[in-house]
Amino acid sequence: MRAKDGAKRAPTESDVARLAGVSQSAVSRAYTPGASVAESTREKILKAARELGYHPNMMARTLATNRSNIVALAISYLDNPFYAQVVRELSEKLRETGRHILLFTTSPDGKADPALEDVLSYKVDALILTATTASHELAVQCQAAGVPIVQINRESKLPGISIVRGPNELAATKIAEFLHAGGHLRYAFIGGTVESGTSKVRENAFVGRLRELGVKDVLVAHGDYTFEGAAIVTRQLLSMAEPPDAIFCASDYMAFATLDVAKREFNLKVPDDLSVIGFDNVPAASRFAWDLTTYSQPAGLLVDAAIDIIDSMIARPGRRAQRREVQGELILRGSAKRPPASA
Amino acid sequence: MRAKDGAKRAPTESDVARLAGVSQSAVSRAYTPGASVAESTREKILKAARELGYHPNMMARTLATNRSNIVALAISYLDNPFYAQVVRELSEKLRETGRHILLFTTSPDGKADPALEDVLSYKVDALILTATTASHELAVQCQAAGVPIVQINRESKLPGISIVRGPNELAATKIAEFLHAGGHLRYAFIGGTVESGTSKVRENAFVGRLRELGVKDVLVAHGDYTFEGAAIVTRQLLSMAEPPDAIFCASDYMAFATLDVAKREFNLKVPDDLSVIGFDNVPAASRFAWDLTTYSQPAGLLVDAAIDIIDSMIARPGRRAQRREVQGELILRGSAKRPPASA
DNA sequence: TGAAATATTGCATGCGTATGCAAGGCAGCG
DNA sequence: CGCTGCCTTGCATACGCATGCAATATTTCA
Repeated sequence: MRAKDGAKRAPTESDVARLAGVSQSAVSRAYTPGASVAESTREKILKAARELGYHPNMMARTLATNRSNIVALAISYLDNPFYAQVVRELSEKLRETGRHILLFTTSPDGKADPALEDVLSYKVDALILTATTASHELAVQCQAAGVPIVQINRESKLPGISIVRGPNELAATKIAEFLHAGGHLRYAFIGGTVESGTSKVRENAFVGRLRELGVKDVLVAHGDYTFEGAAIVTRQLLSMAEPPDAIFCASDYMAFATLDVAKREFNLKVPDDLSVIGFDNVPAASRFAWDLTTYSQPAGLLVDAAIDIIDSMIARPGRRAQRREVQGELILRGSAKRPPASA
Repeated sequence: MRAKDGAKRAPTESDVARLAGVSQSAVSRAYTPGASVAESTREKILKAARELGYHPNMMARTLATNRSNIVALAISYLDNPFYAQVVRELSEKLRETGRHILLFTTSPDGKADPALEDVLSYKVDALILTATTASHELAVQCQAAGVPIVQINRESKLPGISIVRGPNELAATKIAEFLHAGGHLRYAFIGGTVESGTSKVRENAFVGRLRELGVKDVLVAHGDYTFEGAAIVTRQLLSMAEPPDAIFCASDYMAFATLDVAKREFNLKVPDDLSVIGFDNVPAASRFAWDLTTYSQPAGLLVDAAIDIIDSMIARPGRRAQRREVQGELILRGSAKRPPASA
C-alpha cells in the first residue's frame, strides 16, 4: 500500500538477516537476552544492524510478546509542582529498565476520564494514576487483562487496585498538635475535592485530633487542589467575622494560594496574624518567598513503591492488590507560629 | 506460549466477528472512518464489541498502518513550571485528535540523550523536543523514517528540524530598553547553558541593545536553566565589588532563584536595590510572593504552532522544515524599577 | 576416534489489524 | 425483465518479530 510516503521503509530484521547472511530468527535472537546465539554470529548481526541503522520495531515486538515496555501514567494536576516531580521521578526510574511513560492528562474534575480506556488499546504493562481514580469499569477490564493498576495518593475501594499513599493520618495529627501548641484560636482546613478520599482522611485526622485537644469547631473548606480554588476559599475564610488564625492546606500548592491571598489582599503578617501549613514539601516551599511550614511526602519514595508494586505484579500475575505507605516528617519553616517551648 | 498468565486473552476482531456473524475484515472496517460498511452491520458489530469489551489493539494497528497516534515528547526541565505547562497543553491538545504523548525525560546536560533513539522503535508519528536538541544522527534517521521533528525553544542547524520559538530578540531588546530607562548602573544577564542557542540569542540582543544605549560592559553568567545553578551565579554576581543592580534572567524559574538569593542572603530590597526581570511569564510569576516583571511567552501558542507543523508535515511528507515565532509582551510587575516617565 | 550431549541455526507459524481484489447483492434504468 | 453500476462483504495476504520444533554443527567424554 504505502510504497513511498516520501519516507524509506525502515530496515527490518529480515534486512539485517540478509546482510548478515543469517535467518530472521537469528536476528531476533540476537536482540533477545538469554536467547541461544553464538557470540560470533551475534556480533556479525549487530554489525549488520548498525550498518543499516536498524532499530527493533517495538510495536511488532509487543504484538508478538504482549509486553510493550510502556507504562501508562494518568495525572490531573501537572501544574502542581509535586506532581511534576512525580512524573519526573517516575520517568527516570522507568527508563532504567528501558520503559517509557505514555501520558494521560485527565481533567481534574475527579471523574475518571473516558480517554483512559485507551490504555487497553496500547497494551501497556501497567497503569499508574496520580491524583486521579480509575473507574470501576476500567479497573475490572484491567484486572481481566492482567494490567496492574497503582494509585498514588488517592484512595479506592475498587478491586485489584494497589495504593501508594503518604503519611496522611500521622501528618494531619502532628500538624494539629503543632498548631494547637502554637496557641492558635481558630482553625481551618482547606482540603482538595469533596470526593477525594485522601483529603477526607487528612481532614478527619486533623479535625479529630483538634477535638481531642478541646477545639470544638474547625472550619473546613475545599480548594479542589487548585491554586485558584484555594485562593477563593481562602478569601472566604479570611472575610469571616472571626477568621481563622491557623490554616492547614492539603497541599503546598494550595498553601501558596492561601499565603498569596492573605498577604496580598488581607495584608496579614505570617505567622503573626496567620499560620499556614502545607503538605508535600515541594521544592518551592523552601524558597525564601514562601518559607512554608509543611509535612514532607517524598515523591521519590512514592514512585519507588509504585514501581515495586507493578514489577511484583508483573512477575507474579494474579497477585493481590497491595497497599503501601511512605513516611515523611514535619518541616519547620516560617509560615507557622512555633510553640513557645520549641522556640 | 503464554497460555494464561493469569490473564484472559483480550478479545480480538475475530472474536467480535464471530459473535456478530461477520468477517474479521468487516469488524476492521467498522472501526475505520470512511470505510465501506453498511450502517446496519456496523451497529451489529459495535454491539457485539461492547458485549465482549473489545478494544482495538493499537500495536497491531500500528504494525499494519505504520501510524501509532503517539507523539514522542522529549523534555529536560520538568521542574520548571513553564515546561510543565507545555506538557500539559500538548497533552490536552493532542488528545483532541486521539493522540498521546510518549514521554522522554532527558538529562539536562544539553547532550542529546541516547535513550531518544527509542523513538524510532516506537514508530511515533512525530517527535517534539522542548529545551533539548536532537543529535545529528537522530535527526537524519527521523528524516529518513519520515518522522517530523519540532524543537520548541531551542535552535538547531540540523537538517529537517522545525523550530518553534518565542520572541527572543524582541523581548531581550525591550527588556534592555526598559531597564536602561529605569536608570540602572550595572547590568547582568543570567543565561541558560553555554551551548543553548536560545540563551545566546537573548544574550546578544540584550547586550547589543545596551551597548547601543551606551552601556559598555554587561555581566554575563550561566545558570544552566536550573534553580540551583541560577542561585549559584547570582551569589557570585552579588558578591562582586560592584554588583549589578539590574539582572535579566533567561527564564522565570532562574529569576526566582535570583530573587531568593538576593532577598534571603543579601537582604536586598527589590526593586530598590536590585531589579530582576525574567522570561516566560509562568503562573507563579504573578504571585504576590514573587511579583516578577517578565516577558510572556505563551506556552499554548508554542504548542499550537508545534502541532500545526507536525500535522502539516504528516499530511505532506517530505515537506521542508518550518520555523515559527510566537509573540509575547513585557509584563510589568514589581520586581524591576520602572522608568520615571511610565510611573 | 566415535558416540552422545549440547549448542546453534533455520523453518514455520502466530500475534491482531488493514486493505487490495474479486465476488456477491442490490437498485436503477431502459 | 435484463443489464449496468454501485455498495457490501469476504478472502487472502502483509506488517515485523518471537518462539516451538526439528535439523545441523560443535563440543565433550570415554
